[in-house]
Amino acid sequence: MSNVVTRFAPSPTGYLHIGGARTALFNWLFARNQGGKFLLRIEDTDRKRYAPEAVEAIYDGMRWLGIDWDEEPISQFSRIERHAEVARELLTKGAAYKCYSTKEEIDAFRTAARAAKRPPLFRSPWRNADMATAPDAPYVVRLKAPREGETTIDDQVQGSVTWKNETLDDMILLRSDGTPTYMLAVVVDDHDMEVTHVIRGDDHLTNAARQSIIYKGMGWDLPIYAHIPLIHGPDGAKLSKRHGALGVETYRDMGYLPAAMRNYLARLGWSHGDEDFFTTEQAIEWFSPDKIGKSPARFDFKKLENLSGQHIRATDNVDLLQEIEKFVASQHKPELTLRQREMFISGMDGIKERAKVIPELIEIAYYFLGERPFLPDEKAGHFLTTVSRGMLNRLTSRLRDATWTLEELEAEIRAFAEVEDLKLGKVAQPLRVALTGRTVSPSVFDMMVQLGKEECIARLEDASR
RNA sequence: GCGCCCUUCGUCUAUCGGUUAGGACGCUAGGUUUUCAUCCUGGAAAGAGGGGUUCGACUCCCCUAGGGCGUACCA
Repeated sequence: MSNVVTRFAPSPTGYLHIGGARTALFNWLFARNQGGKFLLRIEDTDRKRYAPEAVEAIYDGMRWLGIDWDEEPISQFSRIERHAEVARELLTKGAAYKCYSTKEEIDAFRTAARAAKRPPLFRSPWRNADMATAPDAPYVVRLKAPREGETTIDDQVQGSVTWKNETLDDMILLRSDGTPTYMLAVVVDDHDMEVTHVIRGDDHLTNAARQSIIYKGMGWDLPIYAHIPLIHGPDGAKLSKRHGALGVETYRDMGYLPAAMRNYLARLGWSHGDEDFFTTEQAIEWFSPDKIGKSPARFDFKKLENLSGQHIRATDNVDLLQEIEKFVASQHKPELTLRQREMFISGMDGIKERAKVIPELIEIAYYFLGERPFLPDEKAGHFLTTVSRGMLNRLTSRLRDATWTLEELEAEIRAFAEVEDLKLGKVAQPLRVALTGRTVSPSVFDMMVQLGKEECIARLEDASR
């Protein structure tokens, strides 16, 4: 096992959305590629926004996606003592200071700065103040960030990025109630968890620079950063709940295969030459952070759908049945009967190439999932005219004596069409309607063999009435 | 406002100074076919704009435009 450690650190404010899922996937792919560890940490230091059920939603989403993590997930909140300890150490080292400025003073400062067209970065008067003058009042702990020189981050995706230190502020490490902020907590936790590679959204790029100052203050080594571009909605704007930023469980409910989801998400921003369709094993084998692109990608349902169809076709029938059963369970529908499971296996070849998502698989399986009589729906009804009923009656009589194999059936029906002086389609389509009540289905010959003679004759008799 | 990042077909992308700029999705014209789908064949479709550097730029540099992110006692 290598010493590579990656992590996914969501904040439990809602479901696991698609951007987070991709971040988790990239971290996971890299860890698995390297034979390292992939850890989970819940960023729950902000108790005002903490929602326990959101943590479960995140676990569920990860599990559905098939992204497994090593070791017990860590609650950041449980580590606040350690965070405070580091803050105190920074204080004694002179890398941080106590700031007694009130919220009102800070607001006033910023408003004035804006009015004067100066950067609204707060410059605390306590940065170099004599602590003897400190009031007996609540204070926050601020980082004493350098104001001269520059800070450079070498990023695996973004390359070398530099900021002038004057554009970075003295961020708050410990709130006035003594709880740690995200900035402090991530650094301390990533360090203590021995995280070697931080792969996260590029909305954190500036944070990397600010956080590096904390690392420096503590004399710790920086992890290797890879800031990946965010995913945009179909219209190019920021992903919102309106379009695409749905929780992963929404995609599960739509019936996409997890394997297809992993494939699609991996391909969004990452590439391995021209490969578009691949298995998760291949993605793990091929994954490399330096092949992640720098520009944001848009979410495209059409492509996801196509990939899902390809994965359905490529999935072994027994495994596919399992996916169907998992889906059925997730939708709180009654589980499949033994007979239905058998029919799925025997009919899978005919239905899997006609579906792109699991609900379509179930829809196409209607011809064996449903029960007699299979009354024709509106479109199908047009094929059951007086003339075609007569034709079907003559066919039914012949079929009573037929040998029920694919070859015999096909020969029999083709011969019948010839006798009736009809094209095969003119016989097959009414036959399909009589058998299923619908205009669309797998091959009639395949269905007849699968359904068996007795059932087929019964359905034909139903239709003749 | 300031800082940082981004910009190849409609979309996802390949290309790492020299290619008829390739693939995939979607679209489209056909073919196979008992419906639908699958499958097969063909087609339209791209380097944001302007300057440089170079024998030669999609590729390197600068500017402009457009977009994104950040600028919290949120994460």
